[in-house]
Amino acid sequence: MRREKTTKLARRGWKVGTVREFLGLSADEAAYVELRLRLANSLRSRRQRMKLSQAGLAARIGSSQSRVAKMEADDPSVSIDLLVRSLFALGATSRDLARAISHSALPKAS
Amino acid sequence: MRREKTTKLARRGWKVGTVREFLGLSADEAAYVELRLRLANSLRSRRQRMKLSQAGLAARIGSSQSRVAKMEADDPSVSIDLLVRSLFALGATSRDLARAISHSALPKAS
DNA sequence: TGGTGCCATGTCAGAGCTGACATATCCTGC
DNA sequence: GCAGGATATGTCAGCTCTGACATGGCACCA
Repeated sequence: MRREKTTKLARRGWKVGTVREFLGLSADEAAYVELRLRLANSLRSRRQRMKLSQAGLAARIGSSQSRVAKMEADDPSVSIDLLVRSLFALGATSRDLARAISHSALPKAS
Repeated sequence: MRREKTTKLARRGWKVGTVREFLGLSADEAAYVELRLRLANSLRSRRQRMKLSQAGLAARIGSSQSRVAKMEADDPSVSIDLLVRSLFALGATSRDLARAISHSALPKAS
């Protein structure tokens, strides 16, 4: 489960991980990062549909605006646990999650 | 996101959480625990189908037998992150996860 | 009776995550 | 220009999760 030593400069984060992506990321690693991305995107769109600000959502889930921003930006310091709990807190159902995870296209990068 | 102060005796875990279930667990909390359960069950059945021992799976994902046991037992000390990564490591796809999450019935308790 | 493989449970040091705070960047309306 | 709201990014103390280890239970076979 490689937590990536990320050299001496030790900035914790993907950085290195995503570069890896170009150099070949194992199938399961790729699936994992993609899953995260989908949850993150799902969270943002759900929040926007509900016309909540990040601060609003934060209050709702007992967190802070900055953490919400990080969630939506798929910051490596955010766990799937938090993403999932936030989605549920916004009223998503298991089905919604399943949908987000399996088909929901990634918002066409670039 | 209530991390449950769980009184002074401080044993970390559901214990208190699951009792809560009977006394009313908010919808999102319920969805969360059920999701975990489904992933845990999914992991166990997938491992067994592959005829791997817990130790075998552990080796495969760079963890230990005890942690695998805890994952399958849905021990509160394991994160969804770990469950998901393990499932992917066993070759599950996003679709598989989605299926496990949404319909896959809980193995009929009791 | 002992041996072997498999699983469960407890504990812990160290790694990782979290909320909070500070600060910065963009818009939009004035 | 500039105030105000929303979002982004960095940092950190404290709490959570993790792999590893130890140990106990259970079934099976010799």
